[in-house]
Amino acid sequence: MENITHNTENRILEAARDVFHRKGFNGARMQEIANLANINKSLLHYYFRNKELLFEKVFNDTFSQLASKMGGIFMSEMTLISKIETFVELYLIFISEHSYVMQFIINALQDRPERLRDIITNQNINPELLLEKIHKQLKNEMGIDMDPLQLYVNLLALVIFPVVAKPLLQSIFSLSDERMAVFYEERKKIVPVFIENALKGYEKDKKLG
Amino acid sequence: MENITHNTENRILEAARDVFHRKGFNGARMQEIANLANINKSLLHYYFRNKELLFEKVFNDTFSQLASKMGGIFMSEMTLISKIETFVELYLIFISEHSYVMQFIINALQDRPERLRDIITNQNINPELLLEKIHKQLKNEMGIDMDPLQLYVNLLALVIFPVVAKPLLQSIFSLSDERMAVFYEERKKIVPVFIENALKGYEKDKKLG
DNA sequence: GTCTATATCCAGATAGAC
DNA sequence: GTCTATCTGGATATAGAC
Repeated sequence: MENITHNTENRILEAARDVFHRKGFNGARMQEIANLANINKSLLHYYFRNKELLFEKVFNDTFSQLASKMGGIFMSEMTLISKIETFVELYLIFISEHSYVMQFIINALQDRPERLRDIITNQNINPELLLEKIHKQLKNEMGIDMDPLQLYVNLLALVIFPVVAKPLLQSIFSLSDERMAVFYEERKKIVPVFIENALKGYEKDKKLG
Repeated sequence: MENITHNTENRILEAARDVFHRKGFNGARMQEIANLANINKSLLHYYFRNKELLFEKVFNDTFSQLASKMGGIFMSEMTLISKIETFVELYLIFISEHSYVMQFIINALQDRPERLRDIITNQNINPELLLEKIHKQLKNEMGIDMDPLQLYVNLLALVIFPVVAKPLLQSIFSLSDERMAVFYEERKKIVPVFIENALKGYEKDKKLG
């Protein structure tokens, strides 16, 4: 029986993912990918033609995986509060194992925003539908009429930023690795409460859209 | 009288700042910087020896400028609530004119976290003192005993992330440039209220650190 | 499919005239 | 200080044997 769809190809993809995630397109070296995959450099071209195509493959795979993980929770049938709690918990676990992923995607899109256009339609995720769902739940479960995009972005911000900006925060405030670990662990509790409290406040003064 | 401390040197620095901010160290080309500054490529080396040193100069200047802008507000004598409102307002204006700055710094530090170590001590900003001040104000003005780092990071996250992730958000949710402009304008109102509400919630259940 | 050897290109850096 | 011309190294990519 074959190994999981062509062993060499997969070794290359894993190595490429690792290197591209950490160094981005411009920082990555084909030689480093080859070394990591324990294969000859020219095999990279045999399987993926050139660096750009290899990068695209990695980007598409990475984004798809992330999108289903991040969108999936909000398309389920929990209460909004539960979704938020679940999201924070799962994301903080995921990101501790893949700390470079978000920055990789953000950088890749800053260079070429058009990278996403094709991919999204191919996903089973529908961003507009997701916002609609949040909007309805805000209204029905909490009596809040708020732009769901603002809420969703706030949630993403509170979860993603502290991870992406880790080196920045750690340098500025002279935080040890242990202190950072505690900091992230605390956030699993703090962030959901922070958001819930913020939302409860909106129930009273509904003037804000 | 001389122009502002050597005209050519300054033209180079402005051009370098622009290119490095948009493309990062690896993506930037010395030729592009020279073109933008309207000077010969070899002058870059005459003034700054090599690419690495030119980058360092740009990084240090950029960070110092940003640090004083971001830290200064919180060292002033306003109420905490006023500081938060002022910070959001000023930052969102600043960043709309320098949209690449934060990502530039984050990326530069991801590649080499040690870049900051020397700089910070040279600044008149004291991060520990800043946290202390926030901590005291939380307690005195709002009766909250909360980790000030968590609050400060939340604030940074809510302001910085939506700008850094602009291409991501715009692609995923198919948002026009006009829609994005409205979105950011709205945040000037929404973010301070969001944070204030979240804090008010903490006043009641103080169990969280 | 996998390797070695090589072509090609291009960016950073230097030499040296003016 | 500023320019032209050039060196050099390194990275992607290809040719071709096995």
